[in-house]
Amino acid sequence: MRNTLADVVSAALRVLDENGLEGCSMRRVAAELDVQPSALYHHVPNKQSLLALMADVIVDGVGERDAGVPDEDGGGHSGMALARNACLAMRSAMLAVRDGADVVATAAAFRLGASAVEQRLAEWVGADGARTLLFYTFGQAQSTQTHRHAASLGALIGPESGRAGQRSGTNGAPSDPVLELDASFERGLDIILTGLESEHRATGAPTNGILH
Amino acid sequence: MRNTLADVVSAALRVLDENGLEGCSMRRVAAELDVQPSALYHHVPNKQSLLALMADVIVDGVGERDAGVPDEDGGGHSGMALARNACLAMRSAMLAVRDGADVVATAAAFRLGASAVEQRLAEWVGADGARTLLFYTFGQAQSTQTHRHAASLGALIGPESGRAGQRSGTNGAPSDPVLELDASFERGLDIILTGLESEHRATGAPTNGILH
DNA sequence: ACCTGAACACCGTTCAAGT
DNA sequence: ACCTGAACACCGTTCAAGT
Repeated sequence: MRNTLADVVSAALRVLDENGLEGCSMRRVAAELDVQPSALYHHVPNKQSLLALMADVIVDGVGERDAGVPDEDGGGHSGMALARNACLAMRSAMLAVRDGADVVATAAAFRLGASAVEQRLAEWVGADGARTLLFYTFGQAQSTQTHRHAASLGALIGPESGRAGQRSGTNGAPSDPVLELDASFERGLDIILTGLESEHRATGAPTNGILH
Repeated sequence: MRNTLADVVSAALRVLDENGLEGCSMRRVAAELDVQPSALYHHVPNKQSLLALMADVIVDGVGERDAGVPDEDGGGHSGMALARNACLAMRSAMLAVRDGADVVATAAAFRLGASAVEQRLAEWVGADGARTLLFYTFGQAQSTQTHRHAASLGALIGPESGRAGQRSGTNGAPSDPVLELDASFERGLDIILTGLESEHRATGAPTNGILH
């Protein structure tokens, strides 16, 4: 027995992190395992399934308990606070590997409603709230990662590529778009959570609008 | 003069709509124009720029005035209502062409803050609100389109693929995931708009938290 | 069960050369 | 300005055959 499925998946994640999604070809994953490309098809039916397995590993454990984000106050967590932490953990997990957000978002779209994170979120903020939070988190992470990539390319050309006045400090907004994206994530999250809170208050019922 | 840039872009959009993003190769676009693949590189530096131009055409006009969504009441529109309409129009525009959401979302990530729709949205609901709405709209549309694609594949296998009890009607939720996705979009939108409204009320200032 | 070797039908992009 | 022809360095996937 030369390689197991887990070997293939972790090799693929290594290739992804080093070469990005575009450079993550079946042929390169095979090379990482010192194996012919066709050997991969013994473990996996096609590239898409491999990407789905990779997505599972990337978000593994997020939302199980509030992983990755420590308690801020010792008290009991409200559903909102739990959901907030889960989204922060989710974003961190996706950003931890190159193009992780793309991989996870694409895979998540396929089994909408069936993912572990979404179901946990739904318990806390209802089905609509869970989806809204997830879509926002995916989109924000994808955008952050796109800009990181662009920034790393720009760094090769030159640190200051022609932008006339580098405004910062006076208006309080960071000029670097990726820092701005990091900072704005929580603000957007809070907008959604605020909306869920007043919806909750208005109905008097749990945050799920359909069943009681 | 055989072909103009506009010819190339609209040929590419035709190929996209018929073959999807994966089937939208430079070689197929060239074939659509009865031209060699290399001829495209006279009009466009690479495939990515072509996709960006396609994205511009797909969302063209959205947010300029509240295009695509009619007035519901004759009265003046609040910023919230304008933003709501812009998001609905945006989603419709993306869903109108196969894999349109993917194409637009990827292109939009590159020039975050610079797109016409985002700037109009920012006037109405502030910079953070605009981003939150856009990320949600992109993610929701991508997911909808993924499920439509999956459904069209499933339809080839069989209309009723093994799900035991087709629950619907009693609990009010459609069992078809793509219908559910269509219906839930506005609910998520309203969650975000509600959050923006109470943020607005709380600060007393316009919805942009940074500059008044 | 796990892998090789060879093939098939594709890709994006470059570049000299034509008109 | 717009295009051809040919090439380069790749893809994902299949399949008979080996051990």
